[in-house]
Amino acid sequence: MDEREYELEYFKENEFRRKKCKKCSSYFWTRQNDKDRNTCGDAPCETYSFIGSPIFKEQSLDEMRELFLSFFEERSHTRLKRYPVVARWRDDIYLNIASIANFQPFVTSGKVPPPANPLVISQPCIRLEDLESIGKTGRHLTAFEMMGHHAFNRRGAAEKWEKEIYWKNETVRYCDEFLNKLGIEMESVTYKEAPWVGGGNAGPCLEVITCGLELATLVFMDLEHIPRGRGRGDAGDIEIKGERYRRMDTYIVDTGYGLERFVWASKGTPTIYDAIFPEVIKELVDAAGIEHPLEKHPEIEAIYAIADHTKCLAFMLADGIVPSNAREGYLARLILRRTFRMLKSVGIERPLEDIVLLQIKTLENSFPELGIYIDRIVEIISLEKQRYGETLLKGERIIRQLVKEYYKEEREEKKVSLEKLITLYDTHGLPPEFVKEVVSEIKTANLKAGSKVEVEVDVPENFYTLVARMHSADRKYAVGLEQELEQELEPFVESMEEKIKGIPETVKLYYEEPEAVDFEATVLASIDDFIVLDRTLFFPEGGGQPADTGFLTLTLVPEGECECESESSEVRVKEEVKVKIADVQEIDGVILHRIEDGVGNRNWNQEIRSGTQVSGSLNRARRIAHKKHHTATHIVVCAAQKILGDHVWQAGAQKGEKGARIDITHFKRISNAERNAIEMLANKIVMENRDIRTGFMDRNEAEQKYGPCIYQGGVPTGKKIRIVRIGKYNEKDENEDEDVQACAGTHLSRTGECGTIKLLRTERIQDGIERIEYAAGEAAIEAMQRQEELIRNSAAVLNVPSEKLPSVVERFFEEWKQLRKETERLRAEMADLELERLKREAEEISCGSVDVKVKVISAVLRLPVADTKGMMKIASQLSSENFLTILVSVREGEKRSTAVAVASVPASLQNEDGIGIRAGEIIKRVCETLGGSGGGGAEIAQGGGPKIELVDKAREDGLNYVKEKLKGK
RNA sequence: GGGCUCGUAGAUCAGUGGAAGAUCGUCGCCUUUGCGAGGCGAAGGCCCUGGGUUCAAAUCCCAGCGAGUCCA
Repeated sequence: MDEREYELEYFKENEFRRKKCKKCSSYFWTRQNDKDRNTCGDAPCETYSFIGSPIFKEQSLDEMRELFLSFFEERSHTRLKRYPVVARWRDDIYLNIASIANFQPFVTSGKVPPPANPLVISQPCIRLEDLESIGKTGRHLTAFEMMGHHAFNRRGAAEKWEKEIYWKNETVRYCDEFLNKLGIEMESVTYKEAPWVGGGNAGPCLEVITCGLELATLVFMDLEHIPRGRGRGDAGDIEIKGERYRRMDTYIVDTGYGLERFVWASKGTPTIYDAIFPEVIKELVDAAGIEHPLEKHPEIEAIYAIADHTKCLAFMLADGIVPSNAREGYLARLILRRTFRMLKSVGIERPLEDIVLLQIKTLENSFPELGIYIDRIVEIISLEKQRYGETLLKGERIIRQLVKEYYKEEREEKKVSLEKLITLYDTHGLPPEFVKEVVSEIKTANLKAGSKVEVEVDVPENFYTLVARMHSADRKYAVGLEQELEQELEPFVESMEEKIKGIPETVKLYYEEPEAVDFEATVLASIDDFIVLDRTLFFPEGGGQPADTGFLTLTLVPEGECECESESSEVRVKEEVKVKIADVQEIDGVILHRIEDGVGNRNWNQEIRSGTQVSGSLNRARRIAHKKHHTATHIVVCAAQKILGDHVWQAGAQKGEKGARIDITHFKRISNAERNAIEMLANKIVMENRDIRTGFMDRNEAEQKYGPCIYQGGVPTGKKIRIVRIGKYNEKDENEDEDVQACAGTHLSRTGECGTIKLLRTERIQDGIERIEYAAGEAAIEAMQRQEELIRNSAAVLNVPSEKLPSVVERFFEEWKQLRKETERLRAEMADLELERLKREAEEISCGSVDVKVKVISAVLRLPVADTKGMMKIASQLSSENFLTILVSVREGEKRSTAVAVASVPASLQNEDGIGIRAGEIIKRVCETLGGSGGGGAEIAQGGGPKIELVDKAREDGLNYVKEKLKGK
């Protein structure tokens, strides 16, 4: 990055010098002259010198935060409330990792104006990258607050908010002033140059350092990432860390002041943990029964980590993350399980819930919202504890099973292979430490019992890195697929974006006239098989609502013909052409109507010129069904939130004509009772026939008024957003609404128009996410009729009234089981009878040289004895009575019948030294004739084939084989 | 979003294409004054569902349903 980026007026005015660090070679700015300073001041180039000697007046978290926020408030910044720690508005990250993350990508790119400008916020963030270091290094945290003041500037200012707020000089001045106000020795402060990259943006950056501690980062974000393979290599492109960036139209001050670091510096405690949650640590230390900090216990590292993790969990769970095996839920579970393990390792009996609640108590002053969800947090944690217990119990059994095999082999020394350890962790969630523990338990038990076998578990230091490496192979594959998809989809959008440039945004008649189905419009453009109109009723696909379909009737005027009457001999008259619209898409506000393929033989779009008059009509039934299902979606989500809790968040939705579905976050399966309650409440909302009001609203105003929960279905772009409100019953205050959503879809005007809402089924699509399928209006009635018919048809089969179905079906099933057993018993009896008959038919065959006579039975059996199982039984019985047996029969199947054969040889004849006849060999010969094959052991074998007409020959062939074999002996 | 496991008796699980098993629990009988323990015996299975391959499928393949787990 260009070094001129850092040559600030402010540095010059205040006689800063730019120097190169002797140790890390980075450039930095300092007030001191060459003699006094030659390192950048950051760790590890310099050690922490504030520990034991605080660098300014002691501050608590709450005090420090207030100092910062009010400092900037006094300097005309607007103070903002915190955003959630789960970044639901982002598709590239799960957790909120920085205050600027709140404004990426739409505010930073300029598509959405900032909520205030300039602004100041203290944003709780969660970063799990250095999970292993938590508690050990004394400075790493998973949950921290990033205090930041932000200014959003725009080149070529057009609107009021777009004039330059301030840029680098002011930012550094504010920082200097603030540090000075705190009473920090300004000579000790250095500003280190460090290019910054994150969240698709980049820019020059100054790290603010004192006494070895980086207190803040001042980022001047003015670059955006150019995705690979996109864009043309402009000369202005800048390369950072192998990725290409270009200048944005906006340039943004993004600062991050580490709240906890300031507090730490003000206290000078040995670790950051001692500075920020001393109360929690004291409780934990007491609970573990160790002394702190007088005695250096290794357990203290775990205690620090527990203190950190419980704060992290308090925010995660209060903000509605549901522990799960996927996405952000997995991260919550990861932290939960780590914490459970650490509690156990330091011998703290106190339940985790208690400690999280303790954290909430100390946080509640500044974050009162955490207190609201205590009940849910306790329930989730205890559920998770139970689930983890089950996983470990199951894991213990798996390990025992594994170890047993090691003992079976009875070697003296054994090691559980690394491969095995990875499998245990990857597939069953068993950490190698746990495996080691269980194995050593078994070992001591066995040693006591006198075993000499040693099973060892060696856990490599880099175990988790190895697991990550193993997965990175999959990731490459996944990334490859993603790129492939992008390559498939993006060119369409991109090329369209190019082609529609200059076309004005389409007027959305479907908002202005929600009931209308017919309209008149003028063609603005025809691109490939798409038509663009000046205005339209056709709703484009979006927000889970499919596009409208219908017809456009175009009045085509032949080329060359002018308004006046032509006198040309080849007068062509105006022609009306009706085309079917199969799909509707919106790109940058322009609505594209796709004409269905194969309408006639003509290439319509070439004849459709701009200015062509059009009348359009929608498929009305489809539109109405979509409206019903879309409104029903809002109602069902609202009902689910009321019944299940505020943590319920929409994780996806799809509407159709015949039904719709939503995916919602919830920490356990939806019970039948809950499902019924949701259904009942949804229908109550319908029956109360409430008002539904839709309209555009300033986005910041809407956010302030209704909060982030309006973004259940995703975050739209634009300064104005469309808000859909479902009113309260018995509404006194006009402003109070039951449910408010940012939503671009088409809606009913009253809930009553929905008709019935019928929940059809719930499905767990992944841990922590439940899918609810339902139908509204006519579709609901149809669904119920289908279900009724199912029952009616089933009842008709049994010839009973439908209310008797459960008991009758149960009885039939019981009877069927009894009959099955009875049949088996009878077959066994018949086999016994058949046995006696067969014995009488035995023939004796003499061997060639050996003086032995062999009793041989060969027979073709008839049903019902002739199933494989029965024949096996007979054959095995005969063989134990020293008969060599060959049995053949026909098994009749539904589609086709096959011949089956069984052979058995008494043990005395199998001996290789003696006669040496194997049942498997006999059966192969028999089944060859039957056109199939077979197999089995020396004593007994079975097989078969399709040639049922040859059963007698097959028996003879088998018998002849035996005769020959015996003759040879 | 992707990967890897698993689904068999009431419970925990064996069973790698040729006759559905073990252990615990349940029930009955014997032993005991009774309990415990022991001995003998019995009951208990749509091998998750539906397709396919095969002479033959709990077993192999595909799809679905249900569960567990790791990673982004």
